[in-house]
This record gives sequence, C-alpha cells and structure tokens, in this order.
Amino acid sequence: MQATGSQPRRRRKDARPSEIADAALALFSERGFAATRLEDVALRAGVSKGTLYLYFPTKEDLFRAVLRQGLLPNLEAMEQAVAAHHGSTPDLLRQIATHLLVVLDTDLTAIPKLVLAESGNFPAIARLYADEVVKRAMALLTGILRRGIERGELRPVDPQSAIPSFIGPFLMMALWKHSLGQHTEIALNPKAVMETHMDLLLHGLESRS
Amino acid sequence: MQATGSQPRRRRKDARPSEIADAALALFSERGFAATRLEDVALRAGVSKGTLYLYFPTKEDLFRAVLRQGLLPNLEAMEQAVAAHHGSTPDLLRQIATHLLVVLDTDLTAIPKLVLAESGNFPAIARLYADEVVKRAMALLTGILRRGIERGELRPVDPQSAIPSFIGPFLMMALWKHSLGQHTEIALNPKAVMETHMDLLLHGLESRS
Amino acid sequence: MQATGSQPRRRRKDARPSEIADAALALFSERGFAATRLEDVALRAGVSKGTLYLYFPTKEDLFRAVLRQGLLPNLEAMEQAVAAHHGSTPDLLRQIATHLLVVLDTDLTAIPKLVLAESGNFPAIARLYADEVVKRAMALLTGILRRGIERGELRPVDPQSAIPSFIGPFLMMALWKHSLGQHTEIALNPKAVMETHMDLLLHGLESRS
Amino acid sequence: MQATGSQPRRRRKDARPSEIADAALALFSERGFAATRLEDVALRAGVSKGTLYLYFPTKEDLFRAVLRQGLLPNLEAMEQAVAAHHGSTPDLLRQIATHLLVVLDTDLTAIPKLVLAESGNFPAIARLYADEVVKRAMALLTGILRRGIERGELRPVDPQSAIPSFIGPFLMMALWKHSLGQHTEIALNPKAVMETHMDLLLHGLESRS
DNA sequence: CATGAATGAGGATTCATTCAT
DNA sequence: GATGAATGAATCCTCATTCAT
Repeated sequence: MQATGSQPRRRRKDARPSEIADAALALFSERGFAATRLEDVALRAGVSKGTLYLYFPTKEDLFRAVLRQGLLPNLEAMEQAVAAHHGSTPDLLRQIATHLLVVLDTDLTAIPKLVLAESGNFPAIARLYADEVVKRAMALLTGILRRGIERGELRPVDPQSAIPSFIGPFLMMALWKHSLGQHTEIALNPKAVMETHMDLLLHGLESRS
Repeated sequence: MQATGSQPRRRRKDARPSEIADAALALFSERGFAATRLEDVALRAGVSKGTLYLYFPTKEDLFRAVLRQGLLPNLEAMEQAVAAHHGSTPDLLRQIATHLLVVLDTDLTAIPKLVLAESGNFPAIARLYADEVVKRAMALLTGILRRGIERGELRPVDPQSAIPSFIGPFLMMALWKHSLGQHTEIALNPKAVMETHMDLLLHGLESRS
Repeated sequence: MQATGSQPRRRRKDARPSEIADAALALFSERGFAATRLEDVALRAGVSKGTLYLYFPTKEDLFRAVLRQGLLPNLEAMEQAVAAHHGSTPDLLRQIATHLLVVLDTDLTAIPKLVLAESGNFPAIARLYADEVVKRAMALLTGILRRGIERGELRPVDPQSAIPSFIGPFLMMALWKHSLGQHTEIALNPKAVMETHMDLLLHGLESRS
Repeated sequence: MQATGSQPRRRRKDARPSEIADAALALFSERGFAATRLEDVALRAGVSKGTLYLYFPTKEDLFRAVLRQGLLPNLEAMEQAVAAHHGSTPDLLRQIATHLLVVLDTDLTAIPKLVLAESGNFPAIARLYADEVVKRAMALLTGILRRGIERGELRPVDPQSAIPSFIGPFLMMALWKHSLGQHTEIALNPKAVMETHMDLLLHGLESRS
C-alpha cells in the first residue's frame, strides 16, 4: 500500500503487454490465429478477457504486436556481429549457424510458423515480413557469400540461389520443433544436425570432390 | 440420350469428392483450416453448401480427406524409383532432387504447410503424418545415404542428421511458394536453387575442401 | 409381367399412401413432428425420399393425413354401437370400456399423444380435433350419462364434469404406453386397470356409500 | 449507489437461470423441444441468444434444467402432507385432490406434456422421470389406498390398478389445459370436474350400489 | 412412376468485442 | 485500471423440398 507496495504492481502493469503477447504467441503458434480464443490467451496471461482490450484494440492488433516483438532485434544483432567479424567467411558462417542454434531454443522460433500459416489471411503482415525481415536476412547472407567468393574463400556460386541451402535446414528444424516434432518420437538432434549441415555445406557430401 | 448421355452425369458424380477436396486444399492452404468457410469451399468447387455434406460428414472429415489424397502416392513412386535405380548414389540424389522440383510445381506442395499449421489442432493427423509420411521418407533417404557411404561414394556422416541438409531447401521452397512468395517480389528460382543446392551439397561451398 | 403380375404391384401402389402414413404415425408419435426426418419415414415405409412427395405435397400434409386416418372411424363405430344398445346404462359403459381396451392395443393410441404434443404448432389441427373428435365423443358420453340419470340408473351428476372421470384413466393408459411405459419396468396391466376402473366408477371406492 | 445499488444487478444475475428456464418451459411446452428456437427462448427471457449459453451449455442441458425445477418439490410436499395427515382416508384423498387442483393453476402442469412428448427422444430423461417422479407418486398413492383398505375405510381393490382411476382425470385436465383447451371453446371447469371426480370415485356412479 | 443427388433456408453454437460496475 | 456478464455476427450443420434421369 506504500511506496514499495506500488512498485511490484507498477512493474507488473508495465510488463502486462509483453506478458500478454507472450501468451498469445504461444497459443497462436500452437493453434493458429483463427483457432485461438482470446479468452485462452487471457487465461494463460493471467488476466481477464476485458484486460486484453486495455492493451490491444483488436485481436489482429494483438497479432501484429506478437510479430513485432519478433525476429527483428535478433536480425539486427546478427547484422552487427557480421559487421564486426574479421575472420574467414567459413568461420563467419559457422558462427552464424551457432547463433541460430541458440535461437532455436527460443520461443521466437514459433514466429516463422505463424507468419507462414497466416500470410494468406494477412497480406500486409506477409509483405512487411518479407521486406523487413526476409529481404534483410537475405541481403546479409548474399553479402557474406559474395564477399567470400570475391576473396576466393568460396567457390563461385549464385549467392541468391545458395541461400536456401544454408537456411533451409534451420527453418526445417524450427518448424519441426513446433509441429510434428511435438507428436512423434522421431528425434532430430539440433546440434548434430547443425554440425553435419555446416560440414556438408562447406565440404560437400561426395567423398572426394 | 443413350449410353453416352448418361456418362457425364456419372462421371460428374464420381468426380465430386475429389473436386471438393481440391477446392478445400486450395482454401485450407491459403487461409488455414479454421479460417476457411465451408461455403467458400463449396463455391470454389461449384456446388452448394449442402452438397459438401453428401460426401464429407464434417469439416474435419473433409480435412482428413484432403490430406489423404496427398503425398503418399508420390512417396511410393519415389520408393519404387529408388529401388529401380542402378547408377551411383550422387546420381540417385540428383534424380530425386529433379523429381522434387517437378512436385514443387504441383498443388501437393500446399500440404506440408497445412500439416505444419494444423498439427497443434489435430494431433492424430500429425502423428499419422509423422509416422506414415515423414518416417518413411526419412527411411528412404537414410537408406540411400548409408548405402552411398558403404560404397565409398559418400563421406561418412550420420545419415539421420544429414537429412535436413538435403530436404530443408526443398521444404523451404515449397513453403515459400505458398506463403511469403505470394506477397513479395523477392524471386527464388526453383530450378536454379535446386541445381545450386545439389552442387553445394555434393561438392561443398569451400573453394578447396 | 402378365395380368396377375401387375396385380400385386397395383395393390402395392394403392397401398402406398397408407403404408407411408403408418410409418409416419409411428415415427411422429415416437419423436414428435419436428424431430422426425422425412428420410426416416421413407426408409421405414420402404420407399425413397422422393416418393413421399408423389403422395404428400409437404411434411405438414403428411401429418394431416396421418391424423385423418385416425380416430374418427372408431368414434363412428362407437356411436352406432351406442345407438344399437338396448341394455342398462352401466352395461353400456362397460361395453364401451371393453371396446376402448381393444383400441388400446392398436397403433391408433399414438394419435392422442401426437395431437397433444403438436396442438401448439398446428392450431387448425387442434381445432379440428377438438371439434370433430373430442366434442363428438363428449356428446356421446354426456348423452349416455344424461339418459342413465333420467332413467334413474345413475346418480344425478353433471354429465360434462363427469367425463374426465370416465375417460381420464383410458387416456392415461394410452399415453403411458407410448411414453414412459417404454422406458420403465413399472407395469400397468390394461385389463386389470380397466376392470378396477369400471368397478370404482360404478360402485365407488368407499366401503359403504 | 451503495449497498442497495448493487443489489439489483446481483439479484438479476442470480435469477437469470430460472428466468431462462421459465421461458424455456413455456415455449418447450407450447411447441415441443425440437420446434422451439433458442432465439425465441432468449427473447422471451429478455436476454440475448448468447446469454443462454452462459448458463446452459446446450439446448439439451436447458431442457434438463427445465424438468429438474419441476414436480419433485411438489411431490415431496405432498409426501410430507400425507405423513402429517391424521384423518380418514377419504378425507386424505380429498385433500390431495384439492392440492392437485391448486397445482393445476401452475406452470408446472406443462411438464407432464413435455415429458410425454419427448420421452422418445430422451430415454434417459424418461427413465429418470419414471423412476424419480412417477414411481414415488405411485408408491405414495398405493400406500394410502392400502392403508385405507386395511382400516376398512375403502373397499378391497388392487391399489396399483386403481391409480389411473384416481390420477387419470387430473392428468387429463393438465394436458387439456396445455393443448386442445387452448383451441376450443369446450369448457372443462377444473373445480367442478374435481368435485365430481371425488364424488364418483368415492361413492360410485350407480344410483344404489 | 420412382429415385436420390442437389439445394439453401433455418437454427444451434462460438467467440470477438463492449460496457456497467 | 480491471473485471466478466452480455451481446450478436458469423459459421457449421441439418433437412424439407426440388428435379434431372
């Protein structure tokens, strides 16, 4: 009731929006946007249904907020890390892969699935995501590859076309974790997959190339 | 009015279920299961709302039917092709990649996105898909890799961990086609991606391995 | 295929309407008008759904037909029997009771339940039934009672008010048979009930009146 | 605005379920369960369609609730009145009849019609009703009759078989009130009928027995 | 005549959103 | 601010009715 008493409540209040967004991300990702009831989001966030509307005018606004707190910060961190890197290109790629492996343990991996699933219903979001996130990530990677090729560290390939070969397996692991991976005993060890992937990507699968 | 006269009606009736399932696949994939109105499925299939129920007792049954007409036939074709193959392992992998490139042009590619998005709401389907489709596809690929390794054609790697490196890029292309690819001008040329992918996968990205 | 061959089919055809009405009576009485699906009526009558419409333009028409084939013939028979009776009034009442006991074994007993249940939805039918059936039956009974009183065979009571005392138990038995009687082991033996009823009605329940 | 100000809302909310159930009883009884639209129930209860579902998960649950608030309390009251009675058996029977006459003015009389009409569709309810209500009421009556016979107040008859003779007319009046009675000018005066009934039942119809 | 596939209006149910407290 | 009771638009599903064969 005193000064200290209001502190936790204050902090609580400030945290509300992101607590709600976290709950929403979990449920949206699990059930999809349309199949998620706002009441369940409220329940999971530990607030009442009405409280949601104090922070997010509509369900769609909540959806947008969920995605906003998404990957961009991470992407920016990677951009900075790349700019700061001074070693060889293979080293840089390995470093990025290691970072993605860490991200893979995060709730953030639910976002790609969400964007994928709902891009048909929210074209504006899809565009935003394609332009703000994907395009930037691609530019980052093609830049790395181009530089590696120029330096003679990498074989000359079309950087744009090579991107799925680098990213695809990580995307697959992220999606797997939030979908079939929940429902089968088929195990895909992320670390082993990542290491194998970098080995194959850099050195090839054939016994002597 | 004679024998031929009755044909069209007959043929029409027999074709209905799959016509409806096709329409449903398109819309489910575009909007998700929950966000798709059965009325729109009917409209797209050129029938009335009620007609749907002549063939599919519930929306969920329609969903199951949609998935059933899915990837299994293709997988079986691939299993047979593999069994019939007598060339080198790299050749076989290239042949499979070429086949997947063809499948990529098909409506079937909408199915992975659907299964992904709805596995949280339909655990039974997720399990079925994981066990009937994914497990079999994985077994096929690990078998090929293992044989290639035994023959000395491939470097020794853990076959299971190597699968995402092979499949990931194809999955990514399929998902891209049905999601962000619809909403951005970023172009990913499937053929170029596939060729680059096989080149990288088999020979590696580093300039001299 | 010959003359004789067409006979049964002919007879069949002529019998159709009443076969359908019988099936409808059974189901309407069991489930109510609204809850009965015409498809089930068709099934039970051994015809197709479309065939129903060759004989009855709408579901409501079928309902009316069902009731029409109902109690009127029986009532008329009773009226004639009463007119032809020459014994004492108590004898006549016993004779009517015996007749009602026979009717109780008939499908006709389903009709009162139906009329009861649907009178709210079909006021026209209710009126028709009240005026054509109930009023006539009441007139018949009050006439008997009045004559019996005039003759000194019965104690002087208001004939109209006495009717439920005579009819009520029979109605109860008919309704019981088509409702709770189907779902409990509580047994009400119609013959015993009827005999007790006539004994009580004529002689009273008190030990010395 | 103070304590009293919050009352109406509180009271309102607490009363809602039974207000709704009352509206439902009226309409179910008038139109039958299947023919009653929940929207009309809501309208009559003065709430919206959605509010119904706040209190009753399904239409069938509402139906069960309607019946539950039914005759049992009345039956229990009668059981207690019987236990407390110390006069002669004919007196007791007359007292019960008088009580039933009062009940006849109540909305409760709609329930037998409902149970009757829907027993085919809701066997569980039919069983419950037969066992919880009818069986108990019968036991009560047979007990009274048996005691009366033992005491020599009543002539020796089979108590079970005599029940319809006592109850039938009351049941008939209740059903009449909610069915044909609404649609015809044929008048059945409950009080006159009841008095005549008790007179006839106790003393008989024949002029000297 | 008979059939049963096709239709679409009607009704139960869900859930995003509002608002009095 | 926070709550949760109340609302009603939206959607799945049923079934009386039609009609081409």
